[in-house]
Parts: sequence; structure tokens; C-alpha cells
Amino acid sequence: MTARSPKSAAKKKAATRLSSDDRSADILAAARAVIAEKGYEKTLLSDIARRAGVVDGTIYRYFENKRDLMVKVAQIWFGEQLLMDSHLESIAGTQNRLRHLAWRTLSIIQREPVLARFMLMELRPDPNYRNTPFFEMNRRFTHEMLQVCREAVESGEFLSDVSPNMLRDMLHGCIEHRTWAFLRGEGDFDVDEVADGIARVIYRGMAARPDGTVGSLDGLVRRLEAVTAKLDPAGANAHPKRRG
Amino acid sequence: MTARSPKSAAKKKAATRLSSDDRSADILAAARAVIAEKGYEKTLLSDIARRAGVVDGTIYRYFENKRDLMVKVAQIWFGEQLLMDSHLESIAGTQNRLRHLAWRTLSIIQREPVLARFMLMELRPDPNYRNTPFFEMNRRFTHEMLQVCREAVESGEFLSDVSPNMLRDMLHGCIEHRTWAFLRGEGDFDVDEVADGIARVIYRGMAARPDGTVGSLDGLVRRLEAVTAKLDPAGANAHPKRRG
DNA sequence: ATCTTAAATGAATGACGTTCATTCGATATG
DNA sequence: CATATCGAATGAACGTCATTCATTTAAGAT
Repeated sequence: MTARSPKSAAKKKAATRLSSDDRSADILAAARAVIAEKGYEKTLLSDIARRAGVVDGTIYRYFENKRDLMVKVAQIWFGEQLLMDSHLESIAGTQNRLRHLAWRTLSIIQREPVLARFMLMELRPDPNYRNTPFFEMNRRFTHEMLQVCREAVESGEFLSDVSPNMLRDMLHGCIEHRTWAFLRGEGDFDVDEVADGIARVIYRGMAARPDGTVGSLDGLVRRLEAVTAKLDPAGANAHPKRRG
Repeated sequence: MTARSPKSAAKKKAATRLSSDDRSADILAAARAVIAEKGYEKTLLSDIARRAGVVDGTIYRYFENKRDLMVKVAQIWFGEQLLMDSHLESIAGTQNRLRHLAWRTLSIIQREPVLARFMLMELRPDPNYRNTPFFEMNRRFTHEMLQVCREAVESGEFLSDVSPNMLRDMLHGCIEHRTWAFLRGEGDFDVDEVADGIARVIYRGMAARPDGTVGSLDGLVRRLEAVTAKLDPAGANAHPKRRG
């Protein structure tokens, strides 16, 4: 029914043959450049194609669809950011480690707001979330977060009455909320302050104490016990530490 | 150039004239029903129109565009949820209040997952965020959160070394993270447990104590003071409560 | 009965992503 | 050098939708 033959075979330009790698890389680079300029939503496939020096259809030889291309762009882009990170291992102290985990993500966001917007707002609601760079980031960072918390619980530094997953959600969630506000241009985005605040609240909120309460009570408790012992050496009227 | 005249004037159905309110309400109801069935992404304007018993173009008399219609649907839907909430005022104790704030949002999400997905994933990245029901929710809940925190700081129950805005971000962010996982069908969604965990960490993380440490020390401190007073009625060796 | 006005219509349009029959060019083969 | 082969590249056509707008219709006013 439809004749789809391009009869006018004006030979435009002699399509220079390249290896697949080169073409694919060209397209990825072009896509990244266009996204950086216009944001995901306004980025047309034809923009990318033009910039890559190919024709629309060619993109579909290398990528399944637009989203697939976009996800791959984000993966590369985000991967570069991870390389700049310092190592968690070199940092001592639970609270400092928590602070670093928050700081790292916040730094990436501050350094690459376009990438952050791209991943957070445009790529995140992927039906196939597990293929998303956002998921990858979460997976990676979550692993370390859980490690830090688990160690703290095992050493008795942290109480174990709140799931480490919850702490992870608090840390990442808080960062995300601040990021949204940042991307919207609301308020400031003080990386150090935010990282410090999150780490401080979580650390204090989880810090275990000998008497089962929270805080640095060692001194108080010792003094109370000493005084109590003096008052009542037999221990008859002592508060019921252990009965029977 | 183009003749846009529908020459065949088959008078289908005598378009019954309704008041604007009714039509608008019909369309809103139809939209909500279709969204509930198919989700935002798969909802076509023509679906809504058909269900509302109008024709596509009619929708544009009552709503600016598809997104505008969607946002209004979400506003109504979400507004209903707020009505079911119990009052924060009736709840005593800072930690209980925090728990309630978390619990309230989590309950809505659990009760109306389609609404949650709709607001969180599909409507949230609105260029005009401030018109979004998500923004409205945040504004409303944030107000109360800040109120609770401010009171706690003023009464000396909370330390003031972390911005209340950060606590808000932690609370809402944590909820959001759990919601994403819930909507993705990962893990369980125990409203009480999550609300309790968040409130507990934040409360402990912020609780101010007389000695500058953290924890529920009132009892201990009182006992220590009583005992100390007995030992040294003159107060000579009492810990430096007030000197000079 | 006729005029006026706003609601309703639905075919046309435009914007995009995606497809696919066809063409092109490099390499292998005789 | 001529020819066959095969994958890469092409770009016009297509399908899906949101959106527009010239035209029609119904209800109230005169």
C-alpha cells in the first residue's frame, strides 16, 4: 500500500564507515552535550543525531530507544564522578564516616547539578528501575552505609533497636530532599553543613550507652553509684538493679 | 487551505447542556477513575473524555492542559486523605508528635498507593513545582514539623545545633525512600515500625541534656541531686550548678 | 420566532519517537 | 578488475498523542 522508496537518490555525503565503538561513542557524547544544554525533556533524538553527525534511525542500531541511550549516558557521567571520591577506609570514627558518606553524594550533586537533575528527576521513575544509574548509586552507597552501621552495632557503639536500612533511608532521603530544593533554586546548599547535620543526628540517635539510655553518661552513672554506695553500703535501698 | 468543516452533520447526541461545575466534576471524576486503573503514563486524554461522556476538545474548556487536569485530580484526592487525619494537637510529647507526623504520611501512602505513585513519580517533577499537590503536602506537613521542633528547642528539650529544616528533610526524605521501595514492591512497609524508627532516631539525636550530653537523664539527675543534697546539705561539694 | 452567546464538537495539526525497505561501502572471492 | 556479500547507514513514512480551532448546537434573552 505504501511505497516507501526514496526515489530521489541524491547521494548527500559518503557515509564514512566507522567501527561500532566510534559511532556509539559519538552518539553518547552528542547526547551528553545536548542534555547538558537543554535537559532531558527538551532533548530530541534528532538533536542528538544531528550533533553526532548521523541520521535519526542510526541511533536505533546502537541503542534500544531513547531512554536506553539516556541511561547509558548517565551511567558514564556518574561513573566519572565516582572516580573522584576519596576512600571511606581512610576515615576513622563512625560519625566521621557517616559524614563522609553524606558529603560524597552532596559533593557530586553540587559539582554536577545537571547530572543530578537528570538522574533524580528524569531518569529515576524508570519502569525498570534496577537498570538505572540511580539504582546503581544507591546500591553502592547503601552497601557502605550498612557496613558502617553494622560495625558500630557489633562493637556496641550503636544501639540495635533501629534497622540500619532506616538509617540509610534517612541519610539518602535527607540528601535527596535537599537536592530537590537545590535544583529548584531554593535556599542554599552548604555541603559541609548538611553532611555534618545528618551525621550528627544519626550518630547521636544511635549511640548506645551502658545503662540502656542514650548519651555520654558514664561519668554521671559512676558518680551516682559511688554516692549511693556510700549512703547505703549494704545496698538494701539501692534502686532495683537486679532483684532476687 | 484546509477545509475543516465537518460536512456530514449527523446529529449524534443532543449535547445536554450542563453547568460548568458539573462538567468539570465529571471530567475530574473520569480522570481519577482512569488514572486509578491505568496510571498516569498510560492515561490518554481520549480515555478520560470517553469516560466523562465528552469529546477530547471539551476538556480544554475546563483545564489548561493534561497536566493541569492531573494536578487538580491529585489535589482533590489528596485533600480527602488529609480529612481522615487525627489532630496533632491531641498528641503529647515531642517524640510522640514526631512519630505521628511520620505515621500520618505513611498511612496515606499505604492506604492509597496509586495516589502515592501518582504524586511522587509522575507529578513531582513539575516545572512549576509550587502548584503541585506534592508541594502543598510538603508545605503543610513541614509547617507542623517545624513547629514541633521549634517548641522542643525553645523548651530546652532539643539541642539547637542542627537546623529544624534538616530534621524535616530527614523525616520526609526517609518516608520518601521507603515509599519508592514500597511502590516498587521491594520489602515490606510496616507503617508503625518505620514511623517509630524515624521518630526515635531524630528524637534521641536532638535531645538536649543538662550536662550537654544526650539521653533521658531527668530521673538520674534528680536522684543524683537528691542523694548529693543528703550527703552534703550545705551544698559545698555539690556539682557546680551555679557558682559565684 | 429570532437573536445572542457560550458550550461542545471532532477533524485537523504538530511534535516526537520509532520503524524499515532501500542504499551504500568495505571487504572477500574469482 | 569484476562481482558477490553483508552489515552499516539512510531518511521518508508511520503511529501515537496532546492540542487547536472553525463550525455547530443548545439555552436563555428580546
